Amino acid sequence: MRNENVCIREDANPVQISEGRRKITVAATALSQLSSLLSLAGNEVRLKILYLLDEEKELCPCDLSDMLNMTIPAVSQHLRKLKDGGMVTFRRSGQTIFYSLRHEHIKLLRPFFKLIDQTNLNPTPL
Amino acid sequence: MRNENVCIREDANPVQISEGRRKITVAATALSQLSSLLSLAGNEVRLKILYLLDEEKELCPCDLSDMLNMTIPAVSQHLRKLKDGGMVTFRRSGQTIFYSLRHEHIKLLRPFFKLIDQTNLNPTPL
DNA sequence: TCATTATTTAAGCAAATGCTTAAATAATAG
DNA sequence: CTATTATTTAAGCATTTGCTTAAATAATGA
Repeated sequence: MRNENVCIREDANPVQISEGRRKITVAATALSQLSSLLSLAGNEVRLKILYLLDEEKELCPCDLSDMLNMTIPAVSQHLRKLKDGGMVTFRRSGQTIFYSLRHEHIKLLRPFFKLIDQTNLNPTPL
Repeated sequence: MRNENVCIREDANPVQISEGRRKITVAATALSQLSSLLSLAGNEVRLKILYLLDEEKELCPCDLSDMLNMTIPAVSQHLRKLKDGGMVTFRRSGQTIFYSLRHEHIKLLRPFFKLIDQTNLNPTPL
């Protein structure tokens, strides 16, 4: 990519550049993990699932599909991603599987849930 | 989709189902806005940009491209998304354009930046 | 054991995403 | 005005995402 598309600004601060590089190098792992978490929660359907699980404590794919008005496989595939990402866990009861939040892995999302509830009382924020 | 792929569980709680439906209906706007925000920040490159802007106060596409080791257009396109999403703003100084965070639109991300900094001191959390 | 119910898995596909390259805009310096 | 520099825009393309449908697993009850 050199030369084309890379500007060497006359007044760029080389110290600032290498500082920036260092910072994201140091934070690389955290940034990668965080972006995974955020992109998981960044899907509207999955955010709804997380919100509903927070509200209802535990739910099965079947009930979620009714609440969200989606097919079961669609819901199931989202639940798998959430499970793989460590955000939810499940227990089996007969043929039904109840999913619930892994609160210790989700504490970062709490402010979001809180905001949603506020917003319900007091529309049009953000 | 009826019948195939939709289960009417014998022991489903109809009240819970309609409660769930109501909750996401009421929270629809907030959920939609939040998921946009999260999916914006859920891209690793954009999260790095946000983090760098938080650390350095303001940066131009050129310097960001050096720090991130990416082409300028790639960076520019991410910046546009962040701008469209209301997360960053900019000022012009000659031919250089400096981007910075719109802190009031980003306060929800502050815990994440904080976590990144903690993590730098104290590896392998989440 | 067999039929039914709940869930997952897998293949197929359309839409969205994010990069690349090349061509426009914009602003400055000579 | 012209050349140069910083940035944006746009087209092309490969990858990812998220749904659908159909087929597999799993557990229960007759």
